[in-house]
Amino acid sequence: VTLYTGGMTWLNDEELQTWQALHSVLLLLPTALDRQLQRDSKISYLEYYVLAALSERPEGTARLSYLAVLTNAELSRISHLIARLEKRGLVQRRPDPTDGRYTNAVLTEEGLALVRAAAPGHVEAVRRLVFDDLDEPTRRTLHQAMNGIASAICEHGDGHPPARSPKNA
Amino acid sequence: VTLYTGGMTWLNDEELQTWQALHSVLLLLPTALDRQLQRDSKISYLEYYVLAALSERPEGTARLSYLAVLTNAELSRISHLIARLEKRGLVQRRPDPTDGRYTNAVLTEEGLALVRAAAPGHVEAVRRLVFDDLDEPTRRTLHQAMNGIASAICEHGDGHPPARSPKNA
DNA sequence: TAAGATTGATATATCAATCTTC
DNA sequence: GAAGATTGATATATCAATCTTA
Repeated sequence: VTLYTGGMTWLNDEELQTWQALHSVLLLLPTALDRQLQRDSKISYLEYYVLAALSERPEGTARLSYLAVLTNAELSRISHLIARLEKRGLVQRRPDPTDGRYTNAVLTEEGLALVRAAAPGHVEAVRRLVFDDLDEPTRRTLHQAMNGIASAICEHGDGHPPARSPKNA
Repeated sequence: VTLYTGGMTWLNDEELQTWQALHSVLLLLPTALDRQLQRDSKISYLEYYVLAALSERPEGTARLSYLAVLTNAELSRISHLIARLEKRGLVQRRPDPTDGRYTNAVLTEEGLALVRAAAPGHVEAVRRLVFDDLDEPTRRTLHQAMNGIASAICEHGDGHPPARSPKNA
């Protein structure tokens, strides 16, 4: 496994190895978490986070746009996702009485029961896959590093655009 | 943003914050890299890695199963992916003359040209998003941490199954 | 039979356009 | 008009079943 730049190397050896390790985790970890949740609770990683986020909100309620920001997902993705969850009876859609432009997702009894049932297994997976083998100082540095990368992406990354309407194209 | 365990907390505060940061990167970084490549070279992150891996092999050739292991993807995913690349003239499929069970993917001239053109932009994105803001010791620790997580997943994670054929279900 | 690969159906994500309410 | 949301078309991923060759 080398750098994949077609021969040219703009990362030095140490950077390259670090990047390969990070790259592996990027591909492996979401898949592993998805599988655990899908197998044990029939929901995806992202669905779990949406349901769990709702479970911690007053009335089990949040706007779709809030959920989109929270999960770093596009609004359209959340809208489709909520539609699926609604079809399964786990959430309800309700226009915000205050301002009709917003749509609230509201957790149902079934939805709450599902998150509660799913949480222990998920947290255990996170602990097992991420934390169990990391010592204190490594964790602290990991935290820093991740924050650094996250903010680099926010600053000059090609994140999804802030939901524009083009109107003329 | 809290732990999303429906009230119960099995991660302490420090772990929780670390997990949130990692979680963000898991969602943001692949998307950012995908976008850069898609915008500048019309290929996905995974497609890039497959083409680039081929570009570094003798004859630009590798077995599909090798590519699957290399990219941590399921074989079926690679097969579909190679089919798409083949349709675009970037690779060719060729049964292994040595052992007909294997299929080789062979990089074409066009494929090689595309990787070469795409590489600088991709490497620059990796540098900008991952490395520019990390100092030496942080990188070293990041490397360790990622290796730890990757091996934890390999050992007791729910990775994709090693390609069984059920035959009776 | 087993390993590698392919295929087709289904699920989910992405993109662009549109719709609604303020 | 602008922000939030929805929709439908397309792209890609996942899953289970099948096919091929050794």
